Amino acid sequence: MHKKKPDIDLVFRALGDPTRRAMVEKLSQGPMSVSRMAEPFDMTLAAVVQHMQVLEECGLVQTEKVGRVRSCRIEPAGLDAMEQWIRDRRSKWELRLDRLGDLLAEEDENR
Amino acid sequence: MHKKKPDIDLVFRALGDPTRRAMVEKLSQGPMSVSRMAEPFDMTLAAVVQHMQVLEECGLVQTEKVGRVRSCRIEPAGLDAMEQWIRDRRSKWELRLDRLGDLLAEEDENR
DNA sequence: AAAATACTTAAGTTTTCACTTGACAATTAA
DNA sequence: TTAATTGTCAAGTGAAAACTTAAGTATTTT
Repeated sequence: MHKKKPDIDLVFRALGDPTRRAMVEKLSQGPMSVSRMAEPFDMTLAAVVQHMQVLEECGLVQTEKVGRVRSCRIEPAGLDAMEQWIRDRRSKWELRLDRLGDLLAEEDENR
Repeated sequence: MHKKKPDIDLVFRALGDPTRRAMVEKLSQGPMSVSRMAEPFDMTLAAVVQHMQVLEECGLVQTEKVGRVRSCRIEPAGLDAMEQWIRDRRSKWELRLDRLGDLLAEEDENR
């Protein structure tokens, strides 16, 4: 049960798929088994398992098998990394606007 | 020049591709032309244009053609929607942990 | 006017991805 | 012990996505 360090590239790719996003939504209700996860989806269990593997490999989900049932739960660190990426972009962008604002202000003074 | 309301589904899908994510990173430095955008990438201009179209259709980027050059700039509203999604998941997840904490605390009292 | 620039468009190719099928293994229930 | 449940694995299918090629348009430069 080694926690995977979330890989931002894989996280973005994983959440690019609407089914996997829905799975994360479902899992944020609480941990559940693979077959319970599969219930609302119109696809085979095998397909759901494959999606779960993608989610696990990118570090968004952790699973543990007890007896014949595999329990899945959300691992929030992955989402953290993603949010951080967004914030970084935004702050860079805002910083640039600030500098632009300063320039305009200077121009204003020089009128 | 109608602003596209960012579609969360399209935004996630668009940023699932590492090239497009790199493009958004580049654009957060400031607006630039299509061919300038293309510089760091090892692909044809046509491919870059196609990526830009995806970014524009999902509302992450806006473009405007002046003369023969098309200028691209980031549209932060798209990222906002994405960040909101993440926050919603997380708050749901945290709320559940809180309730779980309460339950454990109650059990503690009853010992 | 001619050449270079900065795209644009359409069509084709290649690769990736989601999903299924079917056979199998392990665990639990009857 | 037999049957049902819960998942696992490997291989294959089909469609979407990324990317290229090639020819064309509009604009700017020389």
